[in-house]
Amino acid sequence: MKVSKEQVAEHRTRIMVAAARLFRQHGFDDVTVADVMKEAGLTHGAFYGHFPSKEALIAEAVGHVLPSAANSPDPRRSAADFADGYLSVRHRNNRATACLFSSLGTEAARGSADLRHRMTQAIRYRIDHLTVDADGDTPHTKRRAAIAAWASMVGAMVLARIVDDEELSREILSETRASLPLR
Amino acid sequence: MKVSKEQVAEHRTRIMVAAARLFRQHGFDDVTVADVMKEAGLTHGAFYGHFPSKEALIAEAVGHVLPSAANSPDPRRSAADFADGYLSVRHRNNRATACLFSSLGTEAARGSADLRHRMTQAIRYRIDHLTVDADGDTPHTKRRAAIAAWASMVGAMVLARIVDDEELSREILSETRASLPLR
DNA sequence: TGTACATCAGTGAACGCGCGTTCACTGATGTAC
DNA sequence: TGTACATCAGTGAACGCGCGTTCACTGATGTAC
Repeated sequence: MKVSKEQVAEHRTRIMVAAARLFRQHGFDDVTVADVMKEAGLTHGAFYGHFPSKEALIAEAVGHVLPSAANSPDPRRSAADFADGYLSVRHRNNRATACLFSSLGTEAARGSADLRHRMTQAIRYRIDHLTVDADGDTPHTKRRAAIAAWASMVGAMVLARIVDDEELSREILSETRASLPLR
Repeated sequence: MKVSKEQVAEHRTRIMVAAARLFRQHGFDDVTVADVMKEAGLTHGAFYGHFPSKEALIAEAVGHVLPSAANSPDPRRSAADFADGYLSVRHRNNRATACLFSSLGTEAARGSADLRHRMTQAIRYRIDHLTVDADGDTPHTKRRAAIAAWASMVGAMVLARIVDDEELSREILSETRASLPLR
């Protein structure tokens, strides 16, 4: 049955949100188009009315939840607060809503040009955001500290999620937090 | 045809080496059992004489090339030398022989218990290795610096491989290198 | 404002392909005498 | 040392399943009069 234009737009958003959740939990390859449509409350046949392919959905779904100037819960949030949340056990455990870089980073590096381009923009946004509160006397040293801090956060979360020893996993998060060159 | 015992052992090793190369280049899911066996110079049917499943191969192939006390090119290599190589453009580009954490880390976090356990041991090995040359006055602060350095390296390589702008990618590597708390 | 019809988003069966896995067969290895 | 036979690693065809994708159909929407 046909649905209203508002419904179509809402369905499209629901598909992207469902996809972004499932991809972060299970990876791009282990989530099927049918899984995404079921999570969105639709049947798989309707998918191709919204997106030309699964690959296109990956780029759009990721783009939809990636941080940007237009899509930020609180742009003036301090780098220290951001780091506290990022390197928390809560973030480590909540994969469905986690940071895309630490949940899908190594797969994204092999993804489409469109996906990588969107993620590059988000990396620039995050570096600029962290630079404001980064340690350093000059713009150059502040930017350097922001890059190092962002790399540490992403790497620490990747490692903390691999580790099968709760104590070591928490140690990686807390010791990385304590070392961050942020004010 | 039957082959000698030495041949069987060599074939098994060839399968693991081929798998470790292909997995790092394309990811676990985009490499088929037939791809691995072809790369190893055999036909796919022989695979199940060596490994019970693809999942078992993933754990064994990764374990075979993971760093450990028994499997290290030079255990006394300085942390600074290690970091120079790790954060190089060469390492970023040579995915087939790259570090497993930065090439497969986010997929490995969703992998089998066996895979995660082997990777955890390698993380311990690397932290201990870096601790020797890490900044700090006490064993605790040295270990903290080693963890932060290792997290930075892994995260920087993940980000540098996603980024589609060569200049930003190199900046992430070089600025992270300049920030590492290593002697 | 009310009615008739064209539009088109969603449904669910179906298609075709590629994957992990199995298996009957082959023929070189290696052991028993 | 030489011979006969049992073993078993490798081959390649085949299986069954699940995936991405397509399509004929349905029926609510929304437009033309």
